[in-house]
Amino acid sequence: MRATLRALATPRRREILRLIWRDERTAGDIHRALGDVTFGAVSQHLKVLADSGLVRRRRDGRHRIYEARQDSLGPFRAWLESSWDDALYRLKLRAELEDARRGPRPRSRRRRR
Amino acid sequence: MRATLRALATPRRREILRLIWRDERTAGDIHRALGDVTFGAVSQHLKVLADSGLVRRRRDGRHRIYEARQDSLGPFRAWLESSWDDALYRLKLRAELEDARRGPRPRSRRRRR
DNA sequence: ACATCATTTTAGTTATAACTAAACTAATGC
DNA sequence: GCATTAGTTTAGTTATAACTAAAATGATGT
Repeated sequence: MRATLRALATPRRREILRLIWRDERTAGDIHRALGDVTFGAVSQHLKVLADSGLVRRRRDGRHRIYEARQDSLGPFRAWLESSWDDALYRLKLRAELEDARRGPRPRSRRRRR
Repeated sequence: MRATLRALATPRRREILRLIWRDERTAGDIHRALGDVTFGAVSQHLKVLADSGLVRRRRDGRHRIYEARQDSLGPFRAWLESSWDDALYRLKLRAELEDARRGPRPRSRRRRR
């Protein structure tokens, strides 16, 4: 697949992938499940995942439904699933996200436009 | 392993990994084989690879010898090797590196110190 | 057409990553 | 100790990535 590794390299996208691993969900569902990130950011991550072929998307009225393409993951599939089986997964994820979230946090000021 | 995906996510580090896949090499060898990047940058990549457990390093006089730890790659091993079997690999790599190299290219000016 | 809801896209900010040049460290040989 | 060679680390630059807020798109319902 296209840029599989890049797409998988961030904890946020792996979290999203996990959310839609078994059951498909709408973009809004995913956004609500994540909780600490804007809708826009989620949509951008979904685009990256879709472009890399890791998720499939379809329209349903005014919703977009996302679903993981488990088959497209090849050897990574086992790796991902095993990481999720880990009882400590949630904890690890929290920590990793906390780290990553030293990213753009407090907003400074708005711009004209 | 620690941050396997992050370490593997860049073409440069995958290229390095490939160079030391079958036979170990010194840092200098790797640097010369790459050709278009400074020694410092190579050393930094080697550090990332070592920290993530993907390569093993040992001292030999004033040399440092690096060797891929194929076993540490788990499911990624097959993926990497298959990507290298591809006859188009070198070409793909070039293109990907060209892309990545829209990164820090022309130097601007030096700093005091 | 207009309002509303769901989502995507855009513009801008901050942190991070890949890099260069130069300083530093370490082993070897004189 | 000093010079040389090999490699690492540091400081600074540029590009990229993850994010926010707001604008834009698109489907549905009136």
